[in-house]
Amino acid sequence: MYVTLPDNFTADASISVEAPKIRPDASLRAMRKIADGEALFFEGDDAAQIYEVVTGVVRLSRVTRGGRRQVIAFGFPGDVLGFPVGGRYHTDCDVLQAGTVVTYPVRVLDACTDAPELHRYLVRAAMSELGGMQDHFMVLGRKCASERIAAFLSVLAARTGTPCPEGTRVRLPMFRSDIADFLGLSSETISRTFTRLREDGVIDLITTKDILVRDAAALRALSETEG
Amino acid sequence: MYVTLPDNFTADASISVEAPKIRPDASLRAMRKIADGEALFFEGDDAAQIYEVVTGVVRLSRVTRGGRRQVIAFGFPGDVLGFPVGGRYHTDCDVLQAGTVVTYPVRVLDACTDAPELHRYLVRAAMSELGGMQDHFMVLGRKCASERIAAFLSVLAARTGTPCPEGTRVRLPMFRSDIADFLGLSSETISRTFTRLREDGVIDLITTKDILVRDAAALRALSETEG
DNA sequence: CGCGACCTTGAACGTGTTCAATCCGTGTGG
DNA sequence: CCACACGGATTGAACACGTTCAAGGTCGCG
Repeated sequence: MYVTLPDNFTADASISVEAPKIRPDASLRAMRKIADGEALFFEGDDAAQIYEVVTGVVRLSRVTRGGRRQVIAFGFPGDVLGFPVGGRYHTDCDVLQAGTVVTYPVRVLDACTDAPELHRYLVRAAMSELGGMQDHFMVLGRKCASERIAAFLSVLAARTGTPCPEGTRVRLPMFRSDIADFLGLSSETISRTFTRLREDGVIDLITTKDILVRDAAALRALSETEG
Repeated sequence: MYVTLPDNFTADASISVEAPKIRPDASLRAMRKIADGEALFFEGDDAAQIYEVVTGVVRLSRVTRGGRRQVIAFGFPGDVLGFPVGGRYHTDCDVLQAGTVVTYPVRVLDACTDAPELHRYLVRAAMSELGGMQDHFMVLGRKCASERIAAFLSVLAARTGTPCPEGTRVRLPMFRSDIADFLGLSSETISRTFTRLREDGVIDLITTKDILVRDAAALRALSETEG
């Protein structure tokens, strides 16, 4: 999942996790637990399986020779990841929050004879991925720091938040540096902007990894300053 | 095509246009001319066709409500684009340089019964697209202006350049502002950096849309300053 | 020849980074 | 149970990179 704010974003409900309910061909699905910190795969590995996150959270990232890191995406429940490029994984994948995944053999994506329904499902998931990545390009290319962070929190709240009387409770299972590397910023800027949002009454920092979104509308407005 | 520099970039040859030769099921392919400036589709349109650029160049872009634009990709010969997200196109697509495209009905991507070979071909193309976009995230998130521009020119030279005695001749069929919106920079920065590269003897500006890469190795080195 | 669109160049400004110090929370050992 | 230590988060101040705004310059086309 590319935690991004679609341009046509108007209400929380519009960020539906459109994960289709159909998960057919049970014989080709294998469920498996994933432990905190575990690496599911590395960039360059032969891609044997495609993963679907059921519970927990994973991180997709790439590191340059120079050591600079880019977090490509966070994988939340419902997200499908590990699509092969030329038969190989194209990113590293680590577990941020323990949970469970379902794995499908890559050949399902290649051949459509074995399990046509599942094949379709994975192709659709790949298309969604493409769309999500295109959204994220807007964030990386054309938004300022506060907009990026507001967009990030806004989507996270809509997708994974739990409503409560004062607003929406959101768990951040990643470090500040992960958010920074996802949004193309420094971790200091993430901290500073969080503080600012707290001072402005938009969010509350309950712990470093648990926030309360008090004013979702304000967050959404901040995610693209009119210009 | 996402004009990006893979991390494992070591030689020009490594940026192969891996466009498979197989373009089967001729009955489902329709060839068509595209004129300069023509819009092939807009964001939100019902996706009827998937396009493969044969000759010419197209531009995929998105515009925010605020008017900020992000060029998602440039489509060069061999690139497949127009993958639907939820049945709709997710970007605008305009022609930068007249040429020809092949179109495939989207249902080929949906159903794999009609034309299994072609279906596979398109799925592969989509996976390549995913990989290319991930590469571009590195550029947008973690490279400085000169690195972005060097990476851009480096890939362009490798993919579309024509060798000549003094180096590699590269045509830039887009405006400075397109390059800027693709790389998340301003057009002034593109200009300034081009000038700098010329002063350093790395490139030559023959016309504004035709450059000569004199020192491809230097360009490649500049695309990721060791750090 | 002249207009308009695009490109280039310059100077001032602003945003986000960098570097460094401090704070906080959690887990560990005394 | 408390002191300490460690990793991560926060805060501050100086700096740098790229943007913005504005003024020419150049190219292509009528």
